[in-house]
Amino acid sequence: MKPVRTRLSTEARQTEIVGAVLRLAGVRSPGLITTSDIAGAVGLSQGAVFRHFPTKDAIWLAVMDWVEDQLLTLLEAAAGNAVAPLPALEAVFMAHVNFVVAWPGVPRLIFSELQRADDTPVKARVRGLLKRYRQLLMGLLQAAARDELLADGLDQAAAATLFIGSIQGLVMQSMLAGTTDRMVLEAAGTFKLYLRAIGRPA
Amino acid sequence: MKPVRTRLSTEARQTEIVGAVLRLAGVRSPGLITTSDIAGAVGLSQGAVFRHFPTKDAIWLAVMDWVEDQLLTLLEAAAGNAVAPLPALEAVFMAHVNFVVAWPGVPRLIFSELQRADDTPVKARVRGLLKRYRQLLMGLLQAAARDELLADGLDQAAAATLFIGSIQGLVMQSMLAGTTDRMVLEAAGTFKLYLRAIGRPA
DNA sequence: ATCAGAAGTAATTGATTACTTACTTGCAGA
DNA sequence: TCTGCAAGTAAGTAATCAATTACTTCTGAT
Repeated sequence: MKPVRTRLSTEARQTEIVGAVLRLAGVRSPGLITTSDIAGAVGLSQGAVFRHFPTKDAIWLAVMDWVEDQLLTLLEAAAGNAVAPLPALEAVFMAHVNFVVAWPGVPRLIFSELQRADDTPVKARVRGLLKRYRQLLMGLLQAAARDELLADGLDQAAAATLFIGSIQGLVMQSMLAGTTDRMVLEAAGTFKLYLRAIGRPA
Repeated sequence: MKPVRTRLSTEARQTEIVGAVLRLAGVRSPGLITTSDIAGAVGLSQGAVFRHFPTKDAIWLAVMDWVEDQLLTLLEAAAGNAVAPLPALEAVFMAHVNFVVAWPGVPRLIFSELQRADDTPVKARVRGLLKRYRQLLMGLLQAAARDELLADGLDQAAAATLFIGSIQGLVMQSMLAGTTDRMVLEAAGTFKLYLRAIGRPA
């Protein structure tokens, strides 16, 4: 029998803690997650959490770093692998939805942080993430416009907002249903609608 | 000079308190609003709040009652005054956006409550509100389908989700901008996109 | 004008939370 | 094999919060 390693390096624990927060955020309000919850989820005492992060905020910052890195890498890869702007948008949409299904806590963390009145470093990180996301979308929309794939006079900013809103709507539906089971299925239908909203009429 | 009335009836205070919560939710995370905040906003001591509501949860319940009553009355009126299904959808959309501009705390309260893991009475109230909202939308969509105003084979459930998501997207944008100033303007553009998504191609 | 009851306060309570401290122990490198 | 240090614990601390309590005061109906 392999001996159960009781101690891990700070680096390994940080990764565990970030994962635990993501998992916890999937099933409860991010604002209600305590350091005790986190400690329990990784099998440590509450105080031990602070051996690996100086403050709770630092944990959230690390989580957002992970999200920005993972999500945007994924989305940019999805966009890059596509052969044309509209399939790229679809690939980004589905990649995002799949990411949300895998990590349902992520949109809740983002929304939760955006709601804050004060401008914390964490909130700034979230804003940066959404800015990069929007730029990715705007780039694809402009490419589509160059290829004359979009409706004449399309409001591209509104199109980007609607893109994100579409996913947000699916998130709300999954929160109402209490499960993300139908999300991928519904996402396909939603994206079809989105395409008709922005695409050149046939 | 009119004497400043120092005491008010419980009924009047309840109304004040509900209003204060709505205002506070417009500028900070609903989950972080304390009974002290509320007391300060209406000019009472913290303990006095509990002369008018038995618990904090009872306050949130009263707030959601107000929201359900105001919002749905408004939306149903907007729908009822319209001459046809698609103008009715537009009227509902704009009425909702105007309501959000007037009460930016409302979507945040709703989302905040939906995130809860446990099924509190407050959360149940929110679910009921959204269910009624969805039924209103589905009714209008079905009427539009009867009049052959919608795209063939339109996924009406997805169309309802997209409707709510569109507004949610606008809310996110306003949270990023820190103001609802441009919301009504952007809403018009967003609804144009939505109409193209669901409407019969010309 | 009176006064009972409702509306208010200030102080307190017990629970919870992020974070600290004093101490213990597993383990990698010599 | 030994040992310094990082990783861990358990118990605490100060702050914050919802709710309670003992007491005071305004006010409307008689």
